[in-house]
Formats: sequence, structure tokens, C-alpha cells
Amino acid sequence: MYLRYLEDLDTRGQQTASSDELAHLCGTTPAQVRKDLSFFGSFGKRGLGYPVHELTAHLREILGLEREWKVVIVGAGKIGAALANYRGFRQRGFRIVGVYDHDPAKIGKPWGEAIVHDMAALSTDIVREEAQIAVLAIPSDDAQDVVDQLVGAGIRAILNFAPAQITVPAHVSLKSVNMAMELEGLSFALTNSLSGPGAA
Amino acid sequence: MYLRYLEDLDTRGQQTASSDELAHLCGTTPAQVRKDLSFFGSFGKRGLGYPVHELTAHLREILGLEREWKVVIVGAGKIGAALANYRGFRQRGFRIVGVYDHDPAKIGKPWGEAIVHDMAALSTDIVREEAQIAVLAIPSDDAQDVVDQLVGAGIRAILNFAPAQITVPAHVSLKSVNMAMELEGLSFALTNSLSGPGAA
DNA sequence: GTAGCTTTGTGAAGAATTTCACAAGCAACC
DNA sequence: GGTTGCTTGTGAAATTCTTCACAAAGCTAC
Repeated sequence: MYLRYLEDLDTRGQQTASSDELAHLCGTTPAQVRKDLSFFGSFGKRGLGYPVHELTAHLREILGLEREWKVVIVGAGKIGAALANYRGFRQRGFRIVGVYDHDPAKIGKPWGEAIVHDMAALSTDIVREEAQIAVLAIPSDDAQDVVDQLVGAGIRAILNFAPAQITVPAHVSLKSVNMAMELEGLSFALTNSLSGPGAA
Repeated sequence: MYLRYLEDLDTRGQQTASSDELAHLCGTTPAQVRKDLSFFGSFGKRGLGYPVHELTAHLREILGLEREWKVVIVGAGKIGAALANYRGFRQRGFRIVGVYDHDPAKIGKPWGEAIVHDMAALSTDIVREEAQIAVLAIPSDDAQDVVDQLVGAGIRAILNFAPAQITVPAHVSLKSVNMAMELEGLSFALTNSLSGPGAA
């Protein structure tokens, strides 16, 4: 989150940013900002604040965004398409090396800059390309099966959009985004008249 | 999250579930499950566990899912399409009452079961329909402007997919989903060899 | 060079969350 | 009907996270 805002400030040419300024942008407190950043090192200058450009580079390094990650997208549906279209990915070092589906109507068809491949080739392609990250955008029913395949082929991180609970070995990182659950969270907030924090 | 698994168990006909079982499913601890649920009431039976069907109904009530929420989708792009196609929405009481875009090429075209409307009609339609929730799936640049419109028209909750930081008054609930940030989280985990929790 | 203003980095205090551990309650079985 | 085996609900302890508050440090001006 800090990176997101620092990049903004950087493109606008701002030289430094105080913890106070970052806190306001991110909707947190100055003390929080300082504690968070100090966990990774001592980046600021007292009396001045944090050097925007330099800190941006540091955070990118910390997040592992200086290298390129190879990503496969599994599921050539709407969500997969939304992801593939999102140009921010490439900019941030995530290179899409393959799109997979098992729908014969889709296989072979062009799809953005890529072509949809048969899911039968998924495992071998991952091994050959040494892809590290998979984005899962398929129906829930198949999710765990595909995950097992991915893990077997050596994938080390999965971003899951299927509304299913899936399990991975401890050495694989998993993040799930469940849109229904997000909406239900809003339903809860509305039902109980919880006020939002003002920014998120 | 509990609701998600309880529904699964319910459809499978399971009568009761212990905090231990729920904890394993959800990737948490039995004590956590009991504390969480006890916050809302005393639903379990000692020696038996929690009555699956009854607890499901309780949670739905708590989350405000027994009533119908009217949702507008702003942005008829890929993300918006993915959301509109997702049948889980309707099932859970979220009714899409309108899809909006300002691209003349899209306005008037059929779009799933609905028709894309001109964004110019957004505010008046929200007021007329008394829509409570908006899903924002538009480019970042316009995000804050549209949010201000939505808030002005009486929207009370916003699910934001634009990779932009937006601000809302305290009485409006806001949730943001940022796919780039999710992937960057995975990049961090990979870079620092953090192991995933096994399920998420 | 020093006085004054600003802002970081960080121990310590405070708040929130999670875990522990166990009494109380329920069902089943003899 | 009592005994045994489980499992909840919940205070208390432990842990984690956030906020406070202030010394240390840098920059500016004279």
C-alpha cells in the first residue's frame, strides 16, 4: 500500500514524504507508518521525512518486484480476461506465460496477446517454463484438482478467485479473493450500521 | 467464512459440527471458532457441537443476507462482466438493478440479463431504485469522481475494484480489492520464502 | 556555530486479540 | 440413575499489535 502511494508521489516529482503525509494518504497513523517501515530498515531522514524515490526502490526490492515472475492463468473466462487485460501486471514484473482452459471452443483461440492452451498441457508447460505463480479463475468444483496439479508441477504461489476453500502444502503460498464474501461483509456492515473507516 | 463451510456441510446433510471440525475446515483453532461464534450468541450444544442448519440460518441473519440488497455495477468491462455472470450473487440476495458505462459503444447493448445504461443516469436511477450497494469496476482515474456521485445519490456501501485509493464519508462502507496488490503479496512471500498457512 | 524548527526511530505503555484451561452441560450406555 | 465421554462457553493468561512520547538528528537561518 505504501508502495502504491509512493509511486504516485514519485511520478508527481515529490522528493520527500513525511510519515504524517503517508499516514493521511493510506488512512493510518504516522506512528504506524514509522513502525512499519522501520521493520525493514531505517529509510527516513530526521527533520525531512522519507526520500520518495529511494524508498520506492527499497520497497520494490523488499517485495521482490525487481525480478520477473512467470505467471500462468488457469481459466479463460471473464475473470481471467480481466486479469490478462490489466496492463499493470506487466509493468510490475508479472509476465503471463500461458493461459489455459479445457473448453474446446476456447482452445487455440487468440486471447489478448496470448493463445488459449489446452489444460492437458498445463503441468508440462509449467515445468518447462519454470512458472512460479498461478492465477486460478475457474469454477469451484475443479479448483482443488487443478491446484494439486499446479503444486505437483512446481508452482510456488497461487492467487485463487474460485469461491472454494482449497488446501496447499506449507511451502506454497495461497491467497484467495472471494467476491461473494466481500459483498457479504458489506451486507453485515449495512445491517449493523457500522461506519466505514473513511478510506480503504 | 464459517457460513461458507456450514452451507457445504448442510447440503451434505451433516447435522452437527464441532468447533474442532470447523477450525480444521477454516484453517483456524477451535478456541477461535468458539470465541467468534459466542460473540453473537450461544449456538452450540455441549457434548454435541453446533447444529449446522440452525447455525447457518443464524449467520445469514447476522450478516443481513435474509433481505434483498439492490446492487448497481458501474463499469461494463471484464470485471463487471465477471461479477454479473456470477450466479452466486443472486442466490445470496444481491440483485443487480443496473449496469452503467459511459462508453457510447456499450450503452444500450444487452449485457447478461440486463442492458448497459448511460452513466449520466446513474444518480437518478440509484435514487429511484433505492439501491444500497455499488460495485466499482472502472479505470482508476475516474474512480473518486464516480464515488462522490454514488455517495451523493445515497449509496451506502461500495465494493471497489479500481486500483485507486478512494475516500468516502464515515457513514458509507467501503471495501477495496486490488489484484495487483494481492500478487505483490505473493511476490513478497516467495521472495522471503514465507510458507503459506496451508489453506486460505 | 548555534538556536530553532521539524521529523525520524524506538523503547515503553496501552489496547486488542488469541490461546489456554477448565467448569458446566448434554448424550449415551450400562 | 449414575457414570463416562465429549464439547461448549468463558474468565484469565499470554501474546501480538498499536499508540504514545521523547531523545536523537538533520536542515535553515543568521
